[in-house]
Amino acid sequence: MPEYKAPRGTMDVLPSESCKWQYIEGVFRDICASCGFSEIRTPTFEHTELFTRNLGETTDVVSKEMYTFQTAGGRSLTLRPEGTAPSMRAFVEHNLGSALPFTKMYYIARLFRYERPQAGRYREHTQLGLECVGEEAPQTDAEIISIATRFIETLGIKDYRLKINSIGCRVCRPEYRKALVEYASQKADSLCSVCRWRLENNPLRMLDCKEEGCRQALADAPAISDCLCPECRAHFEGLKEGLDLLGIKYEQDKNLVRGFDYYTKTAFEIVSSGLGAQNAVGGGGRYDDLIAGLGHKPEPAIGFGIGLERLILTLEALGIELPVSNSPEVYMVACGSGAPEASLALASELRKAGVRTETDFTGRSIKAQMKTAGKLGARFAVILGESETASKTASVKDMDAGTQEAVAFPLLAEYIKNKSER
RNA sequence: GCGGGUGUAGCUCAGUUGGUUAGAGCGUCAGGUUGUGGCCCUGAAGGCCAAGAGUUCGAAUCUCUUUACUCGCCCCA
Repeated sequence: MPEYKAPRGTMDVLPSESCKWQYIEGVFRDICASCGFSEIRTPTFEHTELFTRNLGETTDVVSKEMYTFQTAGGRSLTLRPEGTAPSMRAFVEHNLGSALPFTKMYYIARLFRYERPQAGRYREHTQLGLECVGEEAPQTDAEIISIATRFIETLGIKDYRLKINSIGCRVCRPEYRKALVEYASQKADSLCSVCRWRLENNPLRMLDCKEEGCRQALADAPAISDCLCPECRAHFEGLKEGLDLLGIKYEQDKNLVRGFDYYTKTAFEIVSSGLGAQNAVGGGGRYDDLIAGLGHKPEPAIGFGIGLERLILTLEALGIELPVSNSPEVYMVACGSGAPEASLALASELRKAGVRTETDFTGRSIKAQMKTAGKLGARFAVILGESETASKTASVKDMDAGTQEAVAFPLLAEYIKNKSER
């Protein structure tokens, strides 16, 4: 047994796996760029108050899942548990809104939450997210959602569901909240203990309680979508119209509420099979009051986050192969005196010419080296034995065809380039 | 924070009602006559059976504790 293990809830991305991560991140970056989003990179930790004041004191994340620590100077810092508040902190701090009427940014960030690890749930995980500040039109919401769905479809996931809801704004939500509390209070006896606490502190969260008793008790509770103010109602209708226009299928889920208090109006989630209990691969929503809460002039904004680890689990569960490979084009087989030196020099030339080349200085037999070349899926094996080294002519074997040709050292790079382009 | 499951070679797992030198497949390494991968064959290396305590003549196997991992509740990505 290894003496040291990665801490609970963390994972190593091994060399054989990292190409998947890079590919997915690349697809995300390309799509973001095509939509006018630029990357923002914020610190791994922030002042604790950024999260406690803006995510909601009663949320699980703030109340019990944050990695908070004291600096030597006595300040309280917290490893970021989500990406939106830090991005908006940066937006406000650098007054990004002054340059253009809207600000579009994306991030690939590792987030930290002290939770019990489980399938698809880690203490450190990666989110691919983006934020759009400055636009309040429902078309923006539809566009943001379409970026998320286009992204996961590009990866090959067709089997997903998009759930949407509107959770109102500061005008209509208090009224809805009152109506919900009134309704639920009559059924308080059949609610679970957590929901009885929520009834007092965060009633909307009762809606997505999984307890059967609570579900039944609240099955006929007033739905927030029926209690929206005219503005929110129009916005929600505009969103659905926009999604229809884009041909994006969605289902309205009146019980969809999100885990942070800053959300307003649009809330959405993308769920997929193959993830067990953690079936949300991504989610997001509008947060029109967050920026004002950070001391800036009010700005409407919307964003989403997608869990990279969950995405990979989903791809695996669905049997989707990504177009990635670690295979070299050329495997240099070096055997005999003078061969390692020749291999070293030739590989350098090949690499400068843009050929992905692997060297083998193990000194094993040609047979053994060929075996490795085959296993790595090399397109060509360049064999440097005694005679090749002496005559300065490599034997180049096409691994698929099984054919072999003699190529003078100075012509090797060009030969490989010509061959591999076809 | 609360439940359930599982820890045997690098990986996936067998190990019969407790019985002597701990097994397979895959992988690794080396061979199957001159210097050539995939298929096949042979051989080798590699395990304090998670850790500790207990029961027993005897424990990988039974009991307890610890620990790690894992799945679910909760929450979220």
